[in-house]
Amino acid sequence: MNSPKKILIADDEPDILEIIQFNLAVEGFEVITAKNGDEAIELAKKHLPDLIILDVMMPGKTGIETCNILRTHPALKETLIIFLSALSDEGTEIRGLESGADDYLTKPIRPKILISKVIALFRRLKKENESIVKHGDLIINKESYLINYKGDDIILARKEFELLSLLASKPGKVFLRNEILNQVWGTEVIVGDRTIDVHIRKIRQKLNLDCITTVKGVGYKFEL
Amino acid sequence: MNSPKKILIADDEPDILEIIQFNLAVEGFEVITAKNGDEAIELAKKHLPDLIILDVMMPGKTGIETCNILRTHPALKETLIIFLSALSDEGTEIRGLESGADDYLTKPIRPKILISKVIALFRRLKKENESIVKHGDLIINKESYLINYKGDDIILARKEFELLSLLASKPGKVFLRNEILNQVWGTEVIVGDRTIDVHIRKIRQKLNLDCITTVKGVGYKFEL
DNA sequence: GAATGCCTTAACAATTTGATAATACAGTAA
DNA sequence: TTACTGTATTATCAAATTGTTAAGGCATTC
Repeated sequence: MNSPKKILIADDEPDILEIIQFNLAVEGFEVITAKNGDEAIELAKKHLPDLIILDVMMPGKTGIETCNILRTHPALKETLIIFLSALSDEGTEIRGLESGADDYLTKPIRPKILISKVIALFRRLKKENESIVKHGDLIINKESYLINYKGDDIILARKEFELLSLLASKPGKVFLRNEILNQVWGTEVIVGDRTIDVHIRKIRQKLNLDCITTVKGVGYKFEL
Repeated sequence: MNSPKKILIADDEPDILEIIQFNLAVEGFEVITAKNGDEAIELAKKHLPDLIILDVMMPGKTGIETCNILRTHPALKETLIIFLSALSDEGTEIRGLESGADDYLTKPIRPKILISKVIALFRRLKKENESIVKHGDLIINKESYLINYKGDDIILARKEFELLSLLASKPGKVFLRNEILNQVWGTEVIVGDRTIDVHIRKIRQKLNLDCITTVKGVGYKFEL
C-alpha cells in the first residue's frame, strides 16, 4: 500500500466515535474525527480523506445534509461515504443512498462488520490507485507509462521505465544486479552487466535528478 | 441508459423471489430467477447479469459457495453481488464480504431499501458504461456509433469505433496490444499485430486529431 | 450479380529501442 | 604511485516495433 487510507468520522456521540476510531486505527487506517457536520466539512476539505463515515442524526446539520454539501466540492465528489444511523427508518436510509452515499449501516455498530464494509469498499477502488506511485515530486504512473517530475512529464523507454519502477517500488532497498535482471529482463534473456549501467545512466540523464544511488559491488537503490 | 440492467436472483423461498422480482421489474430491471446455487451459476454463465442477488442459506450450495464459484469465471469477476440472509450472524456477513460481495442485506427484506441499494451500486459503475463520452471537442456516442469533432460528424467503421471507444474509455491509460485484442476482437479470433496498427492509423487519419499516442513496446493510449 | 465498404494481411519503410564494446573514470589496497 | 576492480559514458550496430501502403477476401447492400 502506498500510504495509509485516511478515514474521517463524524458523530456527536463521543463513545461511538471512540469505538470506531479505535477499531479502524487497529486496522492501520489513519482516522480523523469530527463532532458535527460543520466540523466534518471543514476537516474533509483540509485532509481530503479517502472515506467519510457520517452519522445521520447529528445536532446542526444532519449527515445527509452534510453529505450533500460535501458532494458539491470537486475534490470530494468521488470520496467514499458511509452513513450510520440508529434509525431503521426506511425513508432516511433511502434518502441517504440517494444523496450519493456508498453504504449505510444501522446502529448498534458491529465493529467487525464496519471494518469488513470499509475494506470491501476500498477493494473496489484499489485497482485504480495501485498503479500510481508517488515519491516527493516524482510521480510514477504505471497505467499511463509516464513519469512526472515537478509537473513535467518525462518519457522513458520501456526498459527504462520498468527499471525505475522496480527500484522505486522499494525505496532504500538495494537491488542486486541479478534481481534487476530477473525482474526487468526475465530469466530467459541473458544480457551483460553493462546493459544495466547504460539504462541507469539514461534514467539519470532523462530525470536529471539524483535519485538512483550506486552501491559499488552490490547494486543500485532508489532514494528520495 | 443503454439497455435495461439484468439482475439474477437466487433464493429457495418462492415468496421472497417473487417479491424481489416484482419490485425490481417495476423499476425497469430485467429479472432472472434461480431456485438454488447451481441454477444461479448456470443462468449467470448464460445471461451474464449485471447484478446477482444471492440468498446465503439455500439447500445445496450456500450463497457464499455460489459466489466463490461465480468469481472463478472471468466474465463474472466484476459482476456486482449482493447477499441476502436471515442471519444477523457476524461471521457469515464478514465471510460474505470477504468472498467478494459488494453488499449484504439482512432479512426481512424491505423492498425500497433493496432497490435503493441496487441503484446505488449501479450508479458507481455507471460512468464506465456511459453511452456518451466527451473529451474536449470530441464526442463519442456509443449508442448511435457516431463521432463528433468540433461539430462535424465523423463516420468510423465498427472496429475503428470500438477501438477508439475502448481507448477513450480510460484516457491516459495505456492499453496493451493484448488488452485491445481481447476487448475489441475477442479471445476467439486471432489476428496479426499489424491489424491494430492499421486501424489506429485509419482513426488518426479520419479524426485528423493527435489524440492517440503510441507507447512503443507497450501499447496505445488516448489523450486529450 | 455487381458494387461498395470493411477487415485483414503482406510487404516494406521508418523509427525507436536495446545491447555491446571500447574507453574513460573513480575508488581502493598494496 | 601503481595495479586492480568496478562503474560511467559514449558511439555504434543489431533487433524489435510500429507506420504506411496496397491488395485481396468477405459480407452486405442495392
